[in-house]
Amino acid sequence: MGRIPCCEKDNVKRGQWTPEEDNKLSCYIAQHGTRNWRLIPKNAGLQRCGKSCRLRWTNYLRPDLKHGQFSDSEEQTIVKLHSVFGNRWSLIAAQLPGRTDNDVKNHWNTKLKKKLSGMGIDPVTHKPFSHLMAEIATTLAPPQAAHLAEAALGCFKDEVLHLLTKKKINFQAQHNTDQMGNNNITSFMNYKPDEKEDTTEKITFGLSKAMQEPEMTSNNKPWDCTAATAATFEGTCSVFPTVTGFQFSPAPFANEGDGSPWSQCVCTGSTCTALDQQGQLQEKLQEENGDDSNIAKEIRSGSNLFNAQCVLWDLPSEDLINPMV
DNA sequence: AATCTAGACAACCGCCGGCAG
DNA sequence: GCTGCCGGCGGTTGTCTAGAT
Repeated sequence: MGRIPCCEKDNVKRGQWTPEEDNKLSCYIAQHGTRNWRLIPKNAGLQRCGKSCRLRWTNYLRPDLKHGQFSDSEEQTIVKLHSVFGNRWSLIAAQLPGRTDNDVKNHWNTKLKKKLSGMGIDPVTHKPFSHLMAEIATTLAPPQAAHLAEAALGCFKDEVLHLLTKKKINFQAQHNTDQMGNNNITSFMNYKPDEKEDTTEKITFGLSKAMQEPEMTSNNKPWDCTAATAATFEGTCSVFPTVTGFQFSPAPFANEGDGSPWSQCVCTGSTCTALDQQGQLQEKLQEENGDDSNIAKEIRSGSNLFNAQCVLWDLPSEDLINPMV
């Protein structure tokens, strides 16, 4: 048995709100508050669904909302929190006064996701693309790895192609290990527009090459931020594991060198440790308390984790608007 | 000047959890 | 404990606009 719809769709207006409707809704809420959204449109004289009214109010009309552009620090906060919470937009928005989950979500989807992709960072895992490819290569036997890498390439293809064909890339090789040009990653990075047609082949080739590399030790896994490697990794992003020492420069974006948060690499050592430690913490607690311990459950639900991650992210918990305890 | 395209943002949809009866 | 309602949430779609062709 399905749920009763929240309103009769036939008698309900949809689409963009007019200033008159906004005015009616604002006036009604100012007088009566926001109890029972179902009754609000009826009482306010609006031919709208209660849900639509609630959305309009929370996303647009609320007096405490900010409507301007996101600042650098807001973007930085979103990226950091997203790496911890994923697409929990309401949680992220709760830390940004005046911003709604819809704002944050839209901003992420239209700007930040591309920004990160353009920087060679997977916006889902917040790890360099190279990290993901290398993980595939080092954890699976070659036949499976090749197939999985191809699948992964498919996932990232649009982002990578967009990056290669639309954005200027400013990768700088710090250590070119092979002056004869045998470093396929180097040639990949030195991509020129007229090579567009074989871009995909180059990416595939780069992946194959990555998978042929000998198994990595912690010393040549730049993203492995455990212990000693963490410090060296912070501040720079190694774009491909096979070319440790490549320094990523977020040059395609306007803020390079201007001292803004984006002029620093987003993927700091803490980026990696946050996720790694989350897993380690969970494992440890599960060992000590059993999988169903309350603490383990809380960690899974993200409550205690939040404060832990704030430390990892250099976000003082007292600075948070809504610390979740 | 007309058309196309991509980006930005507003709005909708369906699912889920909490809660009261 | 069960059921139905409500509000919240995240994903997706629609619409508008500015810039490119």
